[in-house]
Amino acid sequence: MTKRTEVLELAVLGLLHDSPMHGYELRKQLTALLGWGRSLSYGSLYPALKDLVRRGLIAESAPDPTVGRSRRAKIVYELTADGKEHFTGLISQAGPAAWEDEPFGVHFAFFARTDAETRMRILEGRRSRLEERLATFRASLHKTRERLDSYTLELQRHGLESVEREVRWLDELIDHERQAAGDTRRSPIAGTSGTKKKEEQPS
Amino acid sequence: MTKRTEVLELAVLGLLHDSPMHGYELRKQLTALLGWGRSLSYGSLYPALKDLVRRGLIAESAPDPTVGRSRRAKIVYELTADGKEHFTGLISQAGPAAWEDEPFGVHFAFFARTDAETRMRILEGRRSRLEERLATFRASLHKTRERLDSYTLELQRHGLESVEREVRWLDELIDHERQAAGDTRRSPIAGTSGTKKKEEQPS
DNA sequence: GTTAGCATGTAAGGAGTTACATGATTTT
DNA sequence: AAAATCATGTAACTCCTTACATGCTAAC
Repeated sequence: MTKRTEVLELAVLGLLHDSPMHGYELRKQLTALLGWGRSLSYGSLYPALKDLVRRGLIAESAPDPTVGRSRRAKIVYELTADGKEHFTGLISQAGPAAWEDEPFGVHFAFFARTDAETRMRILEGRRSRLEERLATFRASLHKTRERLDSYTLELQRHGLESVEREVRWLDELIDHERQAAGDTRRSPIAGTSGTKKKEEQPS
Repeated sequence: MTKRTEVLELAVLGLLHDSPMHGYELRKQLTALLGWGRSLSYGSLYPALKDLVRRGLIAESAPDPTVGRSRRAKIVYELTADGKEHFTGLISQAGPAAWEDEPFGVHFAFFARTDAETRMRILEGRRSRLEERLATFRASLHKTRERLDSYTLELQRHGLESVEREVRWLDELIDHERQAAGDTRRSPIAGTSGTKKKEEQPS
């Protein structure tokens, strides 16, 4: 369903929205953004960039032609007007594909550039997606509980707990969004930066 | 590094260790075991099974030839002696590849069939892997903190917290293993079921 | 009797990694 | 001056998903 490429595309466009970058730099940021584990290979990044250039969504540019006389190209990519438009479209259209793990992370990372409605749609969609997961999870656990050894059981317990935890996190975020919608003077997720100092206890 | 196939192989062998199964049933169990999100397609499961048969690690067998006169095959797979051996080898050899997310989950799920040493090695390896992740994570967060909007920051915070949480979980498991090693009368992870009621406080 | 779930497969294609190849720049 | 890191690329290959094709069996 969710092609990795689409996620990659969105992420690249989003990162370039902030500032022009080298492919190399882009890859580092991407690695940090996309999933906390795997990193993206050049073998898939550079072709993807070339494709975005071909489609006119980003543009290559030499940063300083007078200085860099090197034969070896050093390309800085920047977003074109079309690219900006495309990005805005992608991020606000966000369908069910955006509820999945990786796409959700990327969409969330660019929440600051979306409208409140889209944010709400994605947060609630993600929540329902997790709720589904919990349901099937619990059902299968219920059926097979007896046959499982303590390790498998512990693994399931931990997995279940992680998902439940994310649901609670989403609930908080949804609350913040709702408050922000009702009272526009408050910024969304005001708590995070506002209470940073006070809540430094390790929980 | 870690080919998905290897993980799949280990998981299939491990599941068949318990009881013979249809490919269909296998897929369901596998989906529950491997990652809490994606499910495995038949397009990759059946060829993988055929390959394991070819290598003599599992065997196909008709469950009841006299009754099922259907032309359509209904295959039950079971582990061969070679398969058992191979599985034991795979699970006890466990190198650094087993510290990664999916492989770790699968290895952990079959902990009951490993020796204490292997368990310890995997748990500690996983822990160090996560610790590395935390380090790079924190470093990049430190460098870019100022430029991040509240959403990105919140995402990072949540990601960081999840990893920290898993580290604490691992610490508990490691403790249990150590106790079990010192005092063999206690079963590993005895605490999970034993102290469930007492430790219900939300931390 | 027909829908839903059980059950097995294959062919085509896409997505991304690996491995390789090259060279510039900065740090030690 | 060597080592590390920055920087860009490509070709081969592997794995996996998608989409399709088939047929049984239980429930409604």
